[in-house]
Amino acid sequence: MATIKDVAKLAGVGLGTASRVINQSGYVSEATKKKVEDAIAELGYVPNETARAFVTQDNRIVALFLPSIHHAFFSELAYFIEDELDKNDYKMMLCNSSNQIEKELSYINMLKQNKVSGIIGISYNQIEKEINNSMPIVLVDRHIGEIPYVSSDNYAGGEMAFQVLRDSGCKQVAYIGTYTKTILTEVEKRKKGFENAAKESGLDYTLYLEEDPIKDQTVFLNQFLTKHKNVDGVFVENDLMALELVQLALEKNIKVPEELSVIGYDGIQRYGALRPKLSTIRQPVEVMGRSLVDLLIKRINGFSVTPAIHPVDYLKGETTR
Amino acid sequence: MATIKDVAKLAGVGLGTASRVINQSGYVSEATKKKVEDAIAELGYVPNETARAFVTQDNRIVALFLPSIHHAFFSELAYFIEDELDKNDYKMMLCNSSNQIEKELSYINMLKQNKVSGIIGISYNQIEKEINNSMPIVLVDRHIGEIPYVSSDNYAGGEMAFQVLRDSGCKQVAYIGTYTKTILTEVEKRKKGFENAAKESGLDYTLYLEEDPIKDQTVFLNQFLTKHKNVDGVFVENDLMALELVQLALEKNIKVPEELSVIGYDGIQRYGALRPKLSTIRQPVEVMGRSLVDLLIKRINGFSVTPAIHPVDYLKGETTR
DNA sequence: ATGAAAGCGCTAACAA
DNA sequence: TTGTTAGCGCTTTCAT
Repeated sequence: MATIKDVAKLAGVGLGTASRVINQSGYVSEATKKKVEDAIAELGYVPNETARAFVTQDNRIVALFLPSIHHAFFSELAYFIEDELDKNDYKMMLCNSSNQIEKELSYINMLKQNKVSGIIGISYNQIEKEINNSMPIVLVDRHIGEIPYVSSDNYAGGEMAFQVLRDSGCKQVAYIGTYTKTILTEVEKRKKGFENAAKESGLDYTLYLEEDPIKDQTVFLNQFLTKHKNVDGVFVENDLMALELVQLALEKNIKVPEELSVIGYDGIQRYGALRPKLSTIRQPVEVMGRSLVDLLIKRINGFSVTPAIHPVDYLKGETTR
Repeated sequence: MATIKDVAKLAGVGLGTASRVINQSGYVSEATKKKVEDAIAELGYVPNETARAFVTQDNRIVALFLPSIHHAFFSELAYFIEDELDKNDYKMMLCNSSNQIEKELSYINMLKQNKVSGIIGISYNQIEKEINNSMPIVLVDRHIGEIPYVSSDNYAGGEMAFQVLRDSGCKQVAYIGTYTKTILTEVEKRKKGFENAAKESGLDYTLYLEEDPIKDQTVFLNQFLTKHKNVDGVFVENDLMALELVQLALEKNIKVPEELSVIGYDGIQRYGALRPKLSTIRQPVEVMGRSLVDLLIKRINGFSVTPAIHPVDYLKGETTR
């Protein structure tokens, strides 16, 4: 493997000069530039990125940790994050934390080890003590200290879901979702927005919750259908759960949306081809992904940033009237 | 940030000694070991991984490039690859190539730049000229020169799909899929297996193909349903397409599986909750993911390896009789 | 068993 | 505009 030294020697110039033309920094005359470029071509020289990262203390790698890439919303988000990082000449390292705090911490540790320049994290663990405001970290749906975060407007989404159900004539609505005892995420606001809107309107509502992670989602949802036969409109925490609820309802010969309206949250594109098409509150995944990268890069470069909360919209499918 | 130099100084030992206890290499007396460990604890020393990677010429990062993580089968595969890499103390860099050859080549280039130790690639481009047998690369479903690859037993899968359709009484079967003019992938063997089995049995069969990438899958599938009303059993190249075919058939009031049996390929777990449940030829995704990592690590360490072809099985759902 | 020193390939500060 | 040089933090000989 040819090194920059070989290039300099062959071109008959100094090390620094060779470095300058390679990095297009500083002044170099056209003549010497040509000489160096020829030498590079002749040797097939490729800069050693590891050496470069070592000396500049910046490797242009960003870590993304999330519960599991094996989940439609996350993989969609990861797609856009990678795309935006690539545009900014960063590489993306991916870690399925499986919600294990050790794995998340090991990535946070990589920041100290200089192995990554920054982190985008989706975490439902108590990582408060391990991170601080000076680290280049951006979180999704999670508000910890001054760490910047990105989320969709969960509260407005909850309100919106309620409005849709009420406007379509539902008399008895419910929210189905999860909660955690240990941490507080922005996701809870979906429930709050829904609940407050319901209270305000005076309509009867039910909260059907189970602690995350749910052991058996099918059992959980079937139980809901059995216990709450009077409910005619449901807002479900996420699309995947909503989709299963719809299927289970249909199996029980409950007509959707005639007898039961269902709204999900996320707006996962991939499910668009499925029938019945789910009505949902759509998060602007692409915007969120790019926004995360934007904020993170600013943090890496030492700028301070503020959280970004992105508006959601209602995507009507076939599961609401 | 404390360096190994600080550690050595505080512990009152030489640089090399400090390095030895950190890496648990060479001989160190218990006494000095303790001194160094104390110093590390006191300083909160963390090794700079970039420096380490630089000097050892090995950064323990593996790149995975695939068309898009935003695709169920790939994200499932990526999940297991990451998991297995993590067990072997490697990190995974992820790249959505979007089938752009430039992006794939830029990753291959990272091998030369020392930015990654190896590559796992899913590529449908002509990258033959850019890679060679000495590079630590493993491919999925693609046989190029002596580059090792991993795939499911596509040929057997095709045969299996045919047998299922025939055994359930189908009289007129078809294969629906894509083809490429420029390259040859193992995926084509799904069609070959199916076709040969059909020929052998003497049953009438149709091949319904379009060049990849398909512009509008819905149009493509609807056209099939319109043109081939006599077909009563279909093997579709992948689950996603099969799933859409089922939905489109149902919309046209074609009864599945009574009037039309459908079998997909992949066996994506996440779709298991959807109804009707798709019958499919399942690839052992987890085994394949771990196998990819296993082969790659052997390559990185200079061992030669042979391709791994993994058996598939038939997963009966509700779309076949 | 341990310390000193060389060197990995590169960038950047400095001098010329 | 260019060449020289000093590190970056670490591992690894090589003496001792």
